[in-house]
Amino acid sequence: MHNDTFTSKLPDQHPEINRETLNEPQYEAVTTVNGPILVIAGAGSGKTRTLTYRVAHLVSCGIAPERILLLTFTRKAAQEMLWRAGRLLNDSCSRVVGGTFHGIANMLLRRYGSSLGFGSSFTIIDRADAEGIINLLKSSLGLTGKEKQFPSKRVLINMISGSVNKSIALDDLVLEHYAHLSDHLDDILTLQKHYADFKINHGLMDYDDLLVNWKRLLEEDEEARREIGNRFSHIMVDEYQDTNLIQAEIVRLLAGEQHNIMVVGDDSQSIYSFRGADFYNIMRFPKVFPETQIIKLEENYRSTQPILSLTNNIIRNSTEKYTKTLFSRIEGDNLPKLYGGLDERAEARFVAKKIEQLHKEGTPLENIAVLFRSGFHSYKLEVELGTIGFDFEKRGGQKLTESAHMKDVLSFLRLLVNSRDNLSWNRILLQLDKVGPKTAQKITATIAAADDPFAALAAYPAAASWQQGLARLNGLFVSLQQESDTGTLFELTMQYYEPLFQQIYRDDYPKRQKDLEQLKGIMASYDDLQTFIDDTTLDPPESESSATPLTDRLVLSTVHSAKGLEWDVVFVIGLADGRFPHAAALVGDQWEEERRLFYVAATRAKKQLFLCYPKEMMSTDRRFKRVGMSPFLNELDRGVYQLIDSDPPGSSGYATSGSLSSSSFLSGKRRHRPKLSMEDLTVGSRVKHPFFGEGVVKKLTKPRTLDILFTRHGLKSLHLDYAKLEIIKN
DNA sequence: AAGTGCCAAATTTTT
DNA sequence: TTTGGCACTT
Repeated sequence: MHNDTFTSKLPDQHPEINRETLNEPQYEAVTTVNGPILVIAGAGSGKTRTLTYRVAHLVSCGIAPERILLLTFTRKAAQEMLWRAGRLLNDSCSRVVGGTFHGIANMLLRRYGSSLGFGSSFTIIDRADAEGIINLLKSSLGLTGKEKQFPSKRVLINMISGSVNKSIALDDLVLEHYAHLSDHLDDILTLQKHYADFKINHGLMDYDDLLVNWKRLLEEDEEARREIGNRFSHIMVDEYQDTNLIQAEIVRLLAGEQHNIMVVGDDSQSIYSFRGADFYNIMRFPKVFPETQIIKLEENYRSTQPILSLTNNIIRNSTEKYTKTLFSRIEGDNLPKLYGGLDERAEARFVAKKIEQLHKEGTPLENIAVLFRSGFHSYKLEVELGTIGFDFEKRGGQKLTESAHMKDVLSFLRLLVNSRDNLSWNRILLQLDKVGPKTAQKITATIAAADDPFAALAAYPAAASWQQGLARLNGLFVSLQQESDTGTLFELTMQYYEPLFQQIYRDDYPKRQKDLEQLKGIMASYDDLQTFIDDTTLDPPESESSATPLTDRLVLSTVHSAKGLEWDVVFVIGLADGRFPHAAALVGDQWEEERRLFYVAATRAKKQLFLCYPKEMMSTDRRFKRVGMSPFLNELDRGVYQLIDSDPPGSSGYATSGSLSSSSFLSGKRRHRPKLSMEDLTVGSRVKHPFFGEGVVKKLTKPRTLDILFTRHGLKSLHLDYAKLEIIKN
């Protein structure tokens, strides 16, 4: 290749970037400047660091930093990477362009988008907005009703965005993946059509539109493509396994003819297929760019060998064949621990106590994380932590800007940058007393047809009962339109909104008020309203608790939100059947994705890993239900983890060894298992153990202790008080 | 047409 | 625990 111009050695003065700290393949990646590079690497192998090195190297070779485009999964990841690269090269990397696909799409569309027929005044809507529109359309099209089990708005928006991301027609998608809804196919298609029209008519763009239009821009606008191509000569993509088909196309188009492109990813960490991510993008990459150099990294720099043995064990059972066996040179004799609590509360208490203990022994709280499948799985733990008095930061779940009061305030501001945004109009009008859905819709329709929506609102013939409210609203807009300072805009809005706010949320407005205070702070740091609005949608600020300084705080997070991060000690909770894997995940692709999700969770741990599950859970109707442990735990080899029995012996009902298999307690009949005595058993009795399976009693050793030979697990010495034995035959 | 109160049902993950 | 639908009242 044309390497000659760029053979300069890496700068010696930078401690992080000499040959010793890089392993061989990474170094190769850094010094190969031309042509496509694909890095396939396992968890903890330093993929992201490799990208950083290359950025630093390119800059040191004289590539203008602003011509490097870095596409990462979260905006934070981009910031961090640029910061590190900048440190390597005395800050000359700060001009590198980095961000999420959606963020970059937004930037480019605002710059070049007019050629596609939409002006720069579009508003980005999030998932909740999309669901709101769907709901609105559902009722206006008369698609509700009991006799028709029409899919929920959440399922609908999943289907619509799924078909976009996978680039297949909606009817094919429904027939393939939502066959049980095929009766509603016509209605669903109608809805999709109306949804698309609604967005166009009201100047709204959802996450999918950003990508679709970016792709269109590159394909259809010759001039824009040339300009963008000139602007970015070197493209890099992190977490490539999480890209969808559209994103892969965008990457291909961006790479232009130079093919100066580098992507890194790990197929066993692909956990976003519900969003259209397709890890075959990685497999296809060498076909799209035939001169690709492939680099595989199998050494893990994060976790100890015992943790790696367990995580290797998890993906061993994966049906995909591209998985790797990672090895680590980091020593450690701490086996991952497995704990089964009686119920969720016991599980939460165990975790809280353990964290307290670790903290006393000197582990800072910020080096500990608790991970779970779904946002609400941590409720019980949050309560327990509260009683101990530990501060924590929760990630995942509902975002700050998704709460109703935040949307209310943002609606006013969104209208200032896009007065056609009828979703916001509707929201604001509904706040007025004596104005309900019907009236709001009428007003919105009138406004939408007018050239100047604000004037139309002022001229609208109001009924006497809400005339005053409307007048007040008009007054607000008159004063808002004369302002441009973001701080003042916020103040004015709050003056109007405050009384309504206290009325609408009279039960809990003090709590919500804190959020608004925080929004005020965030907003004041922006000069430009449009940027502020875009940012709050694309990268919502985290909720109130994370505003406090980041001192010694425990992290509670969904597994998805924990991606790419690491902690010394990691707890994975809620590893119960029906909870993790998620109950709706059927066998097949979805099942495999859940497994990879478990893999991602476990690989976050550097030194110590705890896997926990409740044996009993409350179901929706406040009844307790026995559950088994997650099938993914059942598959693990016995030797890769250690069972913990921290429950005091004698507290009946607490299993202290082994765990329940799903089948043995489903009947519920054995809830009050009579205690076995030695008289019940003799040498030769056949017994069944919930974990070890079937076995034969070989020897009665001490009082209440016996040796049993299990068919699958060999000879075990068990105590009658602890082991949950069932006599099959005496 | 708006507001209120009650009952039933649902409940993933995210840029 | 929260949300949505429905019937009933204002």
